[in-house]
Amino acid sequence: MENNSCIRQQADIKQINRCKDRVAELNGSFDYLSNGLELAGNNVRLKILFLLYEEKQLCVCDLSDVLGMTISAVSQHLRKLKDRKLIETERQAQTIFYSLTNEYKNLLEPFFIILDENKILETI
Amino acid sequence: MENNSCIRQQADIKQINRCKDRVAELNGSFDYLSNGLELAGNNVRLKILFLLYEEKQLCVCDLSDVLGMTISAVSQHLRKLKDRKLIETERQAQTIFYSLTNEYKNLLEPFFIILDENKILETI
DNA sequence: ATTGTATTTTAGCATTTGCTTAAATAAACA
DNA sequence: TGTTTATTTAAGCAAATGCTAAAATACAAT
Repeated sequence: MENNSCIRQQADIKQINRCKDRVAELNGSFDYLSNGLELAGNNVRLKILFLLYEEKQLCVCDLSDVLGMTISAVSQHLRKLKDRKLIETERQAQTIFYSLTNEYKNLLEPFFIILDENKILETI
Repeated sequence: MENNSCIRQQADIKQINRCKDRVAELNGSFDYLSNGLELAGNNVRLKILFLLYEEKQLCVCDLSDVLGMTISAVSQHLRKLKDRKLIETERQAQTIFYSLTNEYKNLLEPFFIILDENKILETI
């Protein structure tokens, strides 16, 4: 981009530089966080993550049944969540059970708690 | 979808029904939450939201400068955030300042705090 | 070995996203 | 009034998303 931004006129240069430093400093955290939020931001996947939080573990077909979606469609969401380390698998005979990884369980817990208490629509 | 899901064999029907009830009960909250997370899940927008959290208010060109992006590109992100009520505007002379709405400031605060403390990469 | 059960993977497709470039508003000021 | 400053909007496009339908694995049980 050309640097003809309007900023040059009467911007708070100190503020701008403070922001730039902050963004540079926290860059890794932004990546990590948006990795998680991008996936949690999908309505279906948010439900999957929440259900795994509440039930500890579920298989594709459980989720397919609960969500009223094709097993294939759910499986593709699970794959995405697994690829990006939000969930992990454990095989029990023919069934593959999915569960939240500890990292993301902790990260998303504030939301799950709000959801659990169904407080969202009142607290705002 | 046809209901030929594998579920019928040895699934925990009680569990499935509990999950179904939960999803139905919390449906509005899921919508509200994924509306916010979908937007916060974009790397650029997460930075915008965080910067607004820290600096209280910023204009497009500030953000354009900080993020090293076109004013137009930033403006389009801001529009999206505003349309979905994550942020609001206040005009001061020629400059339009953006700030977080209270609702979403509260909702996203747990993340901002973690980011602020730059704890993400250690706490997991 | 063969069949059944549980699940993933692939290909295809319509829709959405995020950017660029260029044109259009909106208010301030000379 | 016209010009400058700050910002948005529109058109276009490549890439990503989320689904369906069909084919492919993987393991269990007979």
